[in-house]
Amino acid sequence: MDFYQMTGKMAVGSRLRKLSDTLTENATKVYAIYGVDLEPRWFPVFYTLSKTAGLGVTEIAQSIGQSHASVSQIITKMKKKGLILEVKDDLDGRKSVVELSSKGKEVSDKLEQQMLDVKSASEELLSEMQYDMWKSIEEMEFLLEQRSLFERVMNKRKEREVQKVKIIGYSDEYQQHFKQLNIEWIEAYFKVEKTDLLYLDNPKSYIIDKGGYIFFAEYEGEIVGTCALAKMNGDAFELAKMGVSPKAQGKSIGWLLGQACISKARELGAKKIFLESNTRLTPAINLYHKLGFQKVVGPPSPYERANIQMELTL
Amino acid sequence: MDFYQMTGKMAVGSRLRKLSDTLTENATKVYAIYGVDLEPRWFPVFYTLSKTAGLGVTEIAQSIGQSHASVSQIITKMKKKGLILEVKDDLDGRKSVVELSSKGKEVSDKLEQQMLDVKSASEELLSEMQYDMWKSIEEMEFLLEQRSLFERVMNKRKEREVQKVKIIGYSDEYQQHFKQLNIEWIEAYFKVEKTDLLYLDNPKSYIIDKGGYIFFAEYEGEIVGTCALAKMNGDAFELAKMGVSPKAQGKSIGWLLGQACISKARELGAKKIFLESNTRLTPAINLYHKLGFQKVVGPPSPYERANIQMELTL
DNA sequence: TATATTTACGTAAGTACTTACGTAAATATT
DNA sequence: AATATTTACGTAAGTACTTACGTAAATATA
Repeated sequence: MDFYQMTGKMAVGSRLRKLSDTLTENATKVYAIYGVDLEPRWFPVFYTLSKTAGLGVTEIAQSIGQSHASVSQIITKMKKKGLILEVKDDLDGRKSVVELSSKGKEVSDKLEQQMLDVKSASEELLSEMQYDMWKSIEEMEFLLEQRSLFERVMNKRKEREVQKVKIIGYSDEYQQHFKQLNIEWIEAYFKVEKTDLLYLDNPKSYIIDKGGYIFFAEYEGEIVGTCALAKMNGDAFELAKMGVSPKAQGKSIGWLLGQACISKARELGAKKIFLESNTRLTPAINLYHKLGFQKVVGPPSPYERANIQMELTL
Repeated sequence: MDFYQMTGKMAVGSRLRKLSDTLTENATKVYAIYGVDLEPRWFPVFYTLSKTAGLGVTEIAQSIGQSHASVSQIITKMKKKGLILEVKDDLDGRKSVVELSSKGKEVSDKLEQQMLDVKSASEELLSEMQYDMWKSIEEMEFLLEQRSLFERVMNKRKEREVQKVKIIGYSDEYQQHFKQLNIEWIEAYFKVEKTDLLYLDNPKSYIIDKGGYIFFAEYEGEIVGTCALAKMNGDAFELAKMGVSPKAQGKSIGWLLGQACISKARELGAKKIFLESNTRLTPAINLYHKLGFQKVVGPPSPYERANIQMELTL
């Protein structure tokens, strides 16, 4: 069984399964000894019925956390053994209400003893433990409810992906990417305006040379995102022309670009950063919000599509 | 799912299973996301092969703790997907050695990333826990190896059964039981001797009236065991005529009767207890040993079957 | 009141294992 | 060298669930 050693803690699931299998196996042996003519897998149904007589198939299924189909099959087999009586519900013609037969009740008494023994053996086992398994289970159930393993794995993936993203500054060779990445999203949602082309075709003269900055995100040797930080009058900057390639979504690239802009502005002693966007671009608005931007009402925009303005005070 | 609440700690097994199911389910979702064309249940085989190429079916099966049949089925399916190459072993015509194909190796690389994420997510989850699940698992595995749940349940059962046994003193109405219980085992192993009948037919005059005692074990309203403590000369007693009904075996009845005799002798200020038996009666000899009796060589016995003598110094 | 939806249940088929069995090759025993 | 046992593997069948589907009754909607 070196597999579990090889995979280490990755295999908590498998290891838990093995443990529970061992316990189940032992429980099966217990049944055999006590001479109770009851298959172990019938136990949940049987036990439920011994506590509450007159339940429907679906009710039992819900109570024990199995499908109604499974319960239906089990009940058929238990009826054959004469452990169970099935009555039609008077009120509801669909329902078949089920209860223990007198033979079933006899078995139930025998089982009571067995359960006491299993219970105290389990409790003893748990009490012998230095590391509290019961609380461990409870805690793990709680933690997984808060954030499932799936979510956790996804987070780890993101963390790893983010590591691979490099934020770099402007150089002329990237000008086409600057244009391309922005045209892509503008055309998808709106139409390209004159002002857009002015900036996209001449980033050097219209942004960089005027004291602004343009950042690019490189992922696996490819430019997959960009964002501009344009100098406004006074000690303010404008964050604009953020574009991330759809195939690179979900890697926090927008956030990384935004952060790059913000820290550059801070470094330059700016007091605030301004931006314009459109409320149709929900993910973008959410991102700006996460970056700390707040909605403001500013001067009229040169862009037709702009219907929201935001600001971040540094 | 009130079932698990109803059964309480008895259901550690089921609860562990549920937890491991949750984790497995999540792992399956992870596979889907990473776009690896590999069914989760193939993973152990796949992983093993990615670490060691050129293994036989049985070797893999042992390594991952499944049956060779299961591995054989999995390998057939993986071959169909082109993930695996099968070569006949030159040295051993029965063996079919298996390794990852080039496509399999590609998948393996993809998988490497996924495994890293799952691994660190699992480790993070475990590290967040106040109650150390990993150590809990290890500890429980260890404890169950020492003494399985089955053994523990059996012990509990015995404890409970012992509670139901009542040791009572002699009265004439029990005389027939005294005889019957002893005749039973004597006839099974040896033959009834004259001396036997002397005592069995007249316990009152030969044992009680001479300052001896006879104890009976009552279980569920029935007399299921007996044992005599006969007065010898001086301050010694003889333990004799111990008989336990076969259907009441395994309830420590012999031990309880022995203890009753010993404490009575002690109460009477006796210095030692003597007994005679036969080495063929292994369980009896073991019991005497457990009660503290040691082998001695005493005076010749009136019984033919006696081939061992034991003594307990009080 | 007619029609659609929901609910309760059973049956069939699928899944992912297992055990059981058969075959062929290798190894041990006589 | 002949025979018996062990080993490696595949296939079949069984198990204990599941999902999918169909039917009938109950309930909601038009």
